[in-house]
Amino acid sequence: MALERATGKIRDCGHKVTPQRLAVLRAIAAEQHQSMEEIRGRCPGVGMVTVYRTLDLLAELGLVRRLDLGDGARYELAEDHHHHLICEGCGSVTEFEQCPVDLRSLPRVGGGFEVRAHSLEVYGTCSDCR
Amino acid sequence: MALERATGKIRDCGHKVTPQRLAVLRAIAAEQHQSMEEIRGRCPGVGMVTVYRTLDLLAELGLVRRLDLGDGARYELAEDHHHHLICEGCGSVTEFEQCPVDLRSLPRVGGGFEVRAHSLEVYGTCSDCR
DNA sequence: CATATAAATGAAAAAAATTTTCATCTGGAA
DNA sequence: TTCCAGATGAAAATTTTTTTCATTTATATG
Repeated sequence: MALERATGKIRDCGHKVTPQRLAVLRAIAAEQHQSMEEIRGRCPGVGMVTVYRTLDLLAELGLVRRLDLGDGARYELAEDHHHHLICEGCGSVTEFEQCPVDLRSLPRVGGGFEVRAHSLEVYGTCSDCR
Repeated sequence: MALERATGKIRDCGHKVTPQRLAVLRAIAAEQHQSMEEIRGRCPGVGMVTVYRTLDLLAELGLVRRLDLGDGARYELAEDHHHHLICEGCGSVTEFEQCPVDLRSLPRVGGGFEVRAHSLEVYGTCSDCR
């Protein structure tokens, strides 16, 4: 389970595993690219400041990634790869699984850059908006 | 030139081409993924509110894209494709040209989604941070 | 070329988002 | 258990973004 990996990482890096941090982790794991508001809604008992701080910590540990695709800040589990479909008409963001990225074809991209993950955003118009 | 295409689009959509908008467009064109602060620095004569409104307009017209890769909101020309290398150590963002994405391999991604552009973020560790 | 007018601008104020401060509390090592 | 560095929460401060409204201006039209 991803939760155990996360709590292990937190402890390994000298931080405490608190109920608040667990609550935020569970909230994040519940759904990808949630807004601050959605995450907060999933941990009613946790103060706003703590949510901010926890997300900062998780991002620093490489467990969570913060990104804004035009509709405000959103957070997602920092999985190896991640693919979004973004409609420029209605702003909806959906995910897809099949990976159309082949980084092997990049000969020494960036001169010694060590790749760990990637995120692809495909922009266009969804079927509803056409 | 991209400026002419942009001003044409602005006029075509019933908006006015003002000196302020031209200044913001030139600022944006000067460099990719700039922060609000940097853009404002490049158009000293333009009020902050106008910069915000202009960026909103340009985003709405599909000329500019707003995105946040973890270090605050940034803006970039909405080119067809765009590839970033993001170091999780120091947060540096650099660009690369060669496109490792092949969307043809996605059979009808998202059921009728019409693709217009894409943006790829590759996360990892830069040579300096290793 | 003049002018009418809808749209655009800027300054100030308001609202929203995020961070800091500081007193209190607690996970987990010893 | 006890201890204490690290974590939390409430309030305040700061930063970022949006709204309001009086004034100005690009541009379509006569």
